[in-house]
Amino acid sequence: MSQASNRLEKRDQLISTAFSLFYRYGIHAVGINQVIDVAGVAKRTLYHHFDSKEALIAATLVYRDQQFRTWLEARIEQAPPGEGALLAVFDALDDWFNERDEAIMPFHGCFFINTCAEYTDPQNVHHQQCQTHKRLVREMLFRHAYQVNAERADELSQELVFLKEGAIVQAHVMADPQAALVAKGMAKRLLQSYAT
Amino acid sequence: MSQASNRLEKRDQLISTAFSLFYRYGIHAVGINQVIDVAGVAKRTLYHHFDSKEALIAATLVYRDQQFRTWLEARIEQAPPGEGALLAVFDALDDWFNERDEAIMPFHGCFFINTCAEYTDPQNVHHQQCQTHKRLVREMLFRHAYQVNAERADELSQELVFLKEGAIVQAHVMADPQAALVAKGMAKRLLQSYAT
DNA sequence: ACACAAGTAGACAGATCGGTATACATCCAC
DNA sequence: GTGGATGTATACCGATCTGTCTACTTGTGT
Repeated sequence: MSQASNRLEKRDQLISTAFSLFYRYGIHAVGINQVIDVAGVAKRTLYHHFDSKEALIAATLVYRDQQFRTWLEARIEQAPPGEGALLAVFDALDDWFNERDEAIMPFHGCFFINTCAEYTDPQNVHHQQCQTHKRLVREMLFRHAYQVNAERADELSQELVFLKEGAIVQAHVMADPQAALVAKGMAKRLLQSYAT
Repeated sequence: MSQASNRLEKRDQLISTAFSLFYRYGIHAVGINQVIDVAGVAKRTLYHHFDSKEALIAATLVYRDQQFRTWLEARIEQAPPGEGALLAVFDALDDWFNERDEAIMPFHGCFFINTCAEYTDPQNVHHQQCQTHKRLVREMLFRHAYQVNAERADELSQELVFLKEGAIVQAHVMADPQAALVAKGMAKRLLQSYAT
């Protein structure tokens, strides 16, 4: 094992461990000692890679943003372009909620919604990272909405975002395994009304 | 000041103070000492009324559930029955998000969604209190949806819940003041498709 | 060969956590 | 008028928090 790969490994171990714990138990509920114990890494090593817990939090948000969008993008591109792609979003959500896709397991709600719940002030640096993530996902939907209805792609992607967020909350809070399918039904009718 | 009224006052002061702090900063981020300092009450008094922080959390959830549903019910009943009542929900949300209604100010997202973000396990006792709240709100919508389309009131109220949750998340995470109006537009089209 | 970057274990600091204990004041009901 | 419920203030408990520190090991590049 080379030094360089070890360096990256430890850093990534810390981020992925921190993410898993933060995601499951919430950020404030998880201490630095718990992170290093689970990651199997010395405290000194954590503070070598990150200035503070805040920096580690920021890194987990970047990590999850990348992971989530990569996953969703891949799921969407397996579907036919346009309407098919947009409906594929809800099939992807369905697999996420019901933990049928290893790439995105487990499901404990949206990490970014959850983080905003702990940092409610929109000026907070972590809250703003969450806004950035949501903006990037919206842009992804926009690109596909543009194929369906170029003129009204902004509206359409916005409304699909509402259905997506509603589904995530319903799936998590109510532990409703059907949430994505209900949202998909709504999306189908929405897409009909946008069909050119 | 009588003993009885004092008794209730202190207990209620603690609950309403705890709610405000939990709502703004998150539950895990707020300590018992902060609650008693802001409430202006001795620690002994808190532990006289509540066995533990957990018990105080449970009480704030009951308090907010009551407050929120009373508020929403009142807002809905000012509108004409049926479709008007259901659309009034989104006008109410609009006032909530933009802090135009003193009875429900301030806005930091949905306390119950936020609480589920800190207690992600659906088996957790606080998470289940949140489910109960959401179920009761859904029942409120169901009663009015029943006036619009008795046969499909279940579906309709379910879909309106999705729009409501989507709007709350969008308003909070993205600090989007328009969220309720977007959802209202979607609800209007939804109601058209359910019109008998 | 040696300097340096990255790692280890673990003690420690100072603050804060939830919760308990002590000692005393107030007020109402019986 | 006394007992019990409710309140005050404050000290204290053991645990845990984030973050620092010492002392040592390991592997790489020059």
